[in-house]
Formats: sequence, C-alpha cells, structure tokens
Amino acid sequence: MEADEAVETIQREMTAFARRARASAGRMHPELSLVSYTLLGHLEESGGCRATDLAAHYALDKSTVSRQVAALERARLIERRVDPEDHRVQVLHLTGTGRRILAQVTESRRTAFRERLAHWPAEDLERFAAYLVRYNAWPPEGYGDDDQETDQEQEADQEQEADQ
Amino acid sequence: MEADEAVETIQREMTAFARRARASAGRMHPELSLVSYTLLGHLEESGGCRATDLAAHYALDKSTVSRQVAALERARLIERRVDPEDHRVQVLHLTGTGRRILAQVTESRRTAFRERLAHWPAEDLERFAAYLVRYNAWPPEGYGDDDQETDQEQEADQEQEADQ
DNA sequence: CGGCTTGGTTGTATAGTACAACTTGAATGA
DNA sequence: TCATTCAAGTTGTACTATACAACCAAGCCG
Repeated sequence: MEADEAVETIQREMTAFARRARASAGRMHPELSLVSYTLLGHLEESGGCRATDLAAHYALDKSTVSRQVAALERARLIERRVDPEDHRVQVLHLTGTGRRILAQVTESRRTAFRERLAHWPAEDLERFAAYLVRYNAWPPEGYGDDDQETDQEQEADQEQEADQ
Repeated sequence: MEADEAVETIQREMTAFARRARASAGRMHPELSLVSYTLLGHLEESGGCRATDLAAHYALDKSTVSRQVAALERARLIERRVDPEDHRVQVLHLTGTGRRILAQVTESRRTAFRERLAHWPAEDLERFAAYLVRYNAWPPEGYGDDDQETDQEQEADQEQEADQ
C-alpha cells in the first residue's frame, strides 16, 4: 500500500465511521444521545461551565446548546446555578443522577469498545490510539474555538472535513 | 501507555470524531449530504443497485432511502430504471451529472484529507489506514443486518454499529 | 385463485441543528 | 450618569435525517 492509497483508505474509513456513529449511538443509550453524553462528560471534567463554553467548545450554536441544556435539566441530569458575579451567567453542574447516568453510559461504551478491540495486540492498540490522537489534534489552529481545555478536544477545526 | 489506557483513548478519540462529524455535514458540500454522497458512491462502485440494497447495506430504513433516492433523482444525480424482470424493482443508476458531482466532492474531500495528513510519514499512513479498516471491519457477524451480499459487495458489512 | 412475501412510498413523529430576533444584564466611555 | 454596545441565553422558525407503521403493487407458491 502506498501513501496516496492510504490517504484514500483513511478518508473512506473515517467517513464510514462517521456516517454510522450517531445512528448506533442512539440505539445503545436512548436516554443519552451522543451529544448529551459529550456535554455531560465535559461538565464532569471541567467541574462546571457555562452554556457558552460548551457551544464554543463543540462548535455548536448557542441555541442548540440552550435546548440541549434545557433537556438535560428537565431530565435532572444537570442543574444551573446563576453566577453571583454576573447574573447573565448560568454555571452548569452535574447532579448526582447526572453523574451516575454518565458513569453508566461510559461504562457500557467502554465495554463495547473493549469487546471490539479485545483481540488486538497491545502494541497495535497503542499505535492506533496514538494515530487517532494525532489525527484529531490537527487544529490548523482555532477559528471559533476558544476553549481553553486541556485534554482531548480541539473540535472545531476538523469539523470541516471530517465527513462530508 | 498500556492496553487498557489505549482502549480508553481510542474510545475517546473515536467518539470525539463521531460527535463532530455530522455537525460539519453540509458545510463543505451543501449540495451533497454525507448520506447522499455515500449512496452515490455505492451506486458508482456497484454499477447500479436497488433501494433495498442500499438500505440493507447502510442499515437505514427503507423509507429513509426512499426519500434520499427521491431527492437525488429530483436533483438529476441518479435515475431509476424499472427492472424488466420484476416490475417492483427499480434499479438505480448514476446520471452523468451524478457522476460528475460525485467526482467533484470526492476530489475536494480527498484534498482536505490530504492536507490534514500531509506531514505524516508514509509508513504511519499505511498503518493508520490498516487499523481503521480493521476497526471498522468488526462485524462480529450480523445481528440486525441481513444484508445478503448478493453479488458485488463485500466491503459493506461494517456498517453495523460502528461505534459506541 | 388467494395468501404471503418483497420493493417501495407516504404519513407522522422526533432529534438535532442553524439562524435570526429578542431579552436581560454588564461594561464602557463621553 | 446615561446611552451605547456587548455578552449570555431563550425562543421562533425552518430544515434534514431518521424511524416506524400503514399502505400499495407486483410476484410467487400451494
């Protein structure tokens, strides 16, 4: 296999993956869509943040986040606390239930991934992981994304071509 | 890095990728959604097939495919030919326009991917590609998806449940 | 023939998303 | 101080992708 061909394959496989991802996500955890799951995860690791931060981080419109947040609040998975410093701001926090559900879904996702990767040699797992990190980390630097975040996401950028 | 941790990373990165994918849908090629692109691609490589085949192949409901096909036909990207053998069947074919648009979109996607992967050593590209294929090809045999693979396509299978 | 199966369409409902208009509260600057 | 402008969120509207269920129409089988 040669480099150009490898690029084709990567494109094709990432696209195939992207196309299927959401559909199957909903099937496994009807109670928590992929987006909700991600938002909850972000709240957990950030220890609470504003809706605007989520929007910037995930390159979503603030109205979209507003509605997602409203749904999560309705489901009692998160709660809002008005920032005493600035009454426009609502700091979002996980509730106990939210934390529990998040942990459950995380666990079941983990199981699925583990099963899927069970027969892979450790060396391959490590290399694959590293490649994915490298691929996703390609932020030809930010454009909408303030996101001070540490870990994994640079989001926005790659949105571009990720798929379609 | 150790195997378990690698699995975590793979899960996290694949999820991040999946989450963003659709969001970007339409930004690059408003004229051809991800699904439409995929369907067109399938028609090209299969040289024409039935709506039912597409549905089975991509684990989509037949009604979804029906509407997608209708849209593609309206856009003159594909055409239907009634199978003279069986009047229930409509064999779908790309039109010249369809072939052209598909080629354009493929090319622009290719460019984006190439840019993104430009600085990767060939060896890494090849390994990454191989890992993705392996990951996506995980059909621990069908369970919802009959997809009887009649003639031309095998590669399809993986549609199943890509992630999570 | 009559019933079952298969391919496809249509009605209906839902999720997720964007964009634009609007509200409310803060900050700024003359 | 007050008017302007900015920032955070919400709401109205619209559109896409999707599923499921009800349906129709054409073959097939016994």
